[in-house]
Parts: sequence; C-alpha cells; structure tokens
Amino acid sequence: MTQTSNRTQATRALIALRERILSGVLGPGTRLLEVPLAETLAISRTPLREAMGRLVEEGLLERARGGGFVVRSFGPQDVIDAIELRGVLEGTAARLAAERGVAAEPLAMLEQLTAQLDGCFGNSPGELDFERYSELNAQFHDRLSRLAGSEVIRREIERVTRLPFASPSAFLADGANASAFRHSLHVAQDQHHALVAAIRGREGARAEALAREHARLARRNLDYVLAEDRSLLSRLPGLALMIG
Amino acid sequence: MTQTSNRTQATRALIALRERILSGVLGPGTRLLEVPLAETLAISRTPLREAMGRLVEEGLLERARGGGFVVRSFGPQDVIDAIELRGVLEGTAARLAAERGVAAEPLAMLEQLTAQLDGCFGNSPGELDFERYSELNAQFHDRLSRLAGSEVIRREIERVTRLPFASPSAFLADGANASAFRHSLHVAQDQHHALVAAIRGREGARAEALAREHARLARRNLDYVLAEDRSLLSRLPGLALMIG
DNA sequence: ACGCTCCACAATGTATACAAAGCCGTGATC
DNA sequence: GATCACGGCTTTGTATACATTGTGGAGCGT
Repeated sequence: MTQTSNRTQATRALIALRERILSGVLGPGTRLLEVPLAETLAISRTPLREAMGRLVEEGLLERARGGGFVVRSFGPQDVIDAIELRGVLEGTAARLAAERGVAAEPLAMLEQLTAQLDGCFGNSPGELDFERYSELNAQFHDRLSRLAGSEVIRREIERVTRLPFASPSAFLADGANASAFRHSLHVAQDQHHALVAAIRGREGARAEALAREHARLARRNLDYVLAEDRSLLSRLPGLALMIG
Repeated sequence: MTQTSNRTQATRALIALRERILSGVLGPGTRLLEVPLAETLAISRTPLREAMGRLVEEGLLERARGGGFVVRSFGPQDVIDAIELRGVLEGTAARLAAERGVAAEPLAMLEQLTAQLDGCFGNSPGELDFERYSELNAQFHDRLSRLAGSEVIRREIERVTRLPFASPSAFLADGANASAFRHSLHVAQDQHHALVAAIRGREGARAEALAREHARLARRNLDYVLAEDRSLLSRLPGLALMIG
C-alpha cells in the first residue's frame, strides 16, 4: 500500500485522522466533513465513518448535534483534571494491588523495571538516557495498570491515558528534553521506588497517595509550560488539542 | 414508525440491541452476526454496524479478533471492580467539589434533594416510597457527578455508570424491592447527608471516603444476592451480563 | 426595516452490491 | 496417522448510489 498500511481502510483512516488531530492540522472545534475528508484520504465514506466512530471512543472527537463529528477541545482545566484523573485511577490500581496482593512474578517485573530506570541516570547530575527512560517509564505504568489484576481498572486507565496529555509519557516526548523536566525525573524515579515498596508491603493507602502525587508531577510540568515556556506547547504531544 | 422510534435507524438499532443485551436475550460471549441481526431488526447492515460501534463505546460489546462484535461478559469480580470504580470516581468528584468549592446554587440543589429523599421515609419502619426514592437517588448522583464542575470527571462517571450493575440505581430496580435492600437505604441516606455536609465544610478527604463507602453499599447488596438469593439475579438490571 | 416562510443545497444517514479476508473441511502427501 | 495445503463458503469490509434531514438564504409580507 502507498499509505500508512495496516490491514483495513478504517484502520488507516483512524491512524491518519489521529495524527492530524494530535498534530493540530485538524484543530479543536473543527467540524469533519465526510466527503472532502474521504477524498483527501482516498477512501470511501464508509470506513471513514467507522474510523470517526472509534475516535469518539478515544475521546478525540465528539458527535455534533444534528449529526457529524467535531474535534474535541480541552481547556487547561480539562487537561489538569485528566491528569488528576489518571493519578486517581493509577492510585486505585496501586491500592487494590496492595490490598489484594500481587503474585511474585509481576511484582518482580516491576522491580526490575525500576532498577533499569535507575540505570538511565549516570553518575554526573546531567547525565541521562532520556529515550530509554521514556520507554521504560511507559512500561512501568503499563505494568502498574495491570497489577491489580482487574481488567475493568486496566481498561479505564488505558482510556484516560489515550488522551496524550494525560499519558505518563506526556512530558517525556522527544522535543521536550527540557532541563526543568529532567530535574523532575529524579523525583519521579524516587516515587517509583516508594510505590513498589508500598505495594510489596501491602500499604494500600500509601501506594494510592504516591501514585496520585506521582501524576501531579505531570501537572507541575504543565503549570511550568503554561506559565514559563509556552513555546513548549507546540512540541508536546496532544497539547494541540488544548485551547485557551 | 412501527418500531421503537427515535429518528435514525442507527438509534433504533442501538436501543433494540441494548435491550436485548441487558435482558439477556443476547447473552455474554454471543457473537453478533450482522446479516441475520439486520434482518431481525429490519434494517440494513450499515446503521447496524454504527449501533454496534456505539455499544462498544458503552462497554456492552467488544470487537472480536478478526473482526465482528461479541457481547461482553463480566465475572463477579468485574462487577465488584466496576462498583469500586464508581465509588472512586464519585469520591473524586466529591473531593474536588470540596477542595475547589461549589457555588451556592448547585449545593443548595443537592441539599434539597437529600431533604426530598428524607421525605420518602415514613414514620413507621417499613414505610417507604420506593419509586420516588429511586428517582431522587438517581438525580442526587447525577448532580454529584457535575458538582466539581469538571466535564472530564462527569464524563467518566457517566461512562462507568452506563454499566447497569455499576449504576447508583442498580439495586433500586422495580423488581428488587427486597427488605434487605430497604434496610440499606437508611444507611445510604445517612451517607447522603454526611457527604453533602462534608462538601459544604470543604472536607475533601471525608467527602471522598464517604462516597466510596456509599458505593460499597451496592457491593454489599451484590454479595447478598450472590450468597443468599440468586433468584434476584434475573430481576436486577444488567446482571444478565454477568457470568459465573 | 424586520421577520417569517419556503425553497434549494449541502451534508449526513441508509441501502445494496461487490470485494476481500478468515475459517473450516477435505484431501493428499509424508 | 498426522499435518499441511488448497478450495469453497461464510462473514466482514468497502464502495457507491440514493434518501433524508437540517441549514442557510432569498424573497415576500407586514
């Protein structure tokens, strides 16, 4: 195939649309007209509508009154709330894991990940394997979401996390290699350690509180971007969805 | 129109399918074959697929590997987790409302609802306007979900609540007028009062804890049904989705 | 000049025919 | 006897033509 090729047209349309929305080509509030869009993507309206339906599931589009789809817009408060919500949900996963107990293997896996994350920091203060940290951090949070063994919880975390600005990797994007964020990584990694210890020690309340506070690091980073360096807005994933 | 008539075929299909799933006509794990289903509903496959897509959003269907849709199944643990999740989310709404403060009017509305709920209980122990309680309780929880003024939170609560067994009205269905549940209503109503007081007093942690414990009343009722009176399973909404 | 109604167009909603892909059974070969 | 490959069938995926609905504008009436 000439275009981004997964197996179905609907999937290709989904990927293409998602990319256009997250990059800001299709800005918040934009109404998506089916005929021209289908023409642009060189597919028919049927798989296009299918893709738009899935983007509603993802929270990137809304159904407009009287039919049709509109790119969803988020104010700064929505972004803050979504981050808080991630903290609440990850906190719940952590608390339930602690309360209900976790099998040895997944817990060991989480500990291994934290050890590997330690390895991303070098000896000198500025030394850091940023890309590797980003990847391992994503894995850590994915594991955490499964740790309680609850598909309901995992699913809900995945859902919130699909909003890119609420994702644990939101401020770990390539372009955002800012020193302000780098500093916060040491704190974040300490929280990773404490979180795992709390779960191992069956300290549910502590685990929950730690996961929440961990997410609030993202909020701090957001506050920094909004107040100090708005140029970063365009370099961070999904903040194109934000208005105001 | 001869069938359940909202304006579009897709909407009619959505309603018809939802009804069949919740009532158990289409049981958990059933694969939905498009051609026969479309024939049954007397519509074409296009709006049918649209409706099925929306039921995936609602969490009542899953997309099967290799295409197609399957009725989602929930084990008892999933139901328990969904109830816990509702408690967590309502708790977050309550906490944020308390922390951020609420305008006078919506808070007064909530207090009015609790007063009206009081009115559902008569003087003698057994006296109760069950139907009215059920309606007002639904309103109370709806108001609560909006109280933090966060659309992100409201939306997530609505989403979890769409799973009928996780809804605040789950054990207030017509057929479930059991004395065991009636007793819990006095406790529930006391929690309503305390919750509103906590929010008014800006006691975030207390409000959150109360909302969580409030949801756990539903869990207790579920435990009762599972352990003591499984005949109620068929009379409670959406428990047809549950297997095992 | 303001407002209401009706018409026309544009956009979405629906049906149907066709394409492709996945699955299952059968047969052949090792 | 088991496994792999092939072929047909079932089921989903896609395109397109047609129906319907909502919207905006123009023209007429007050």
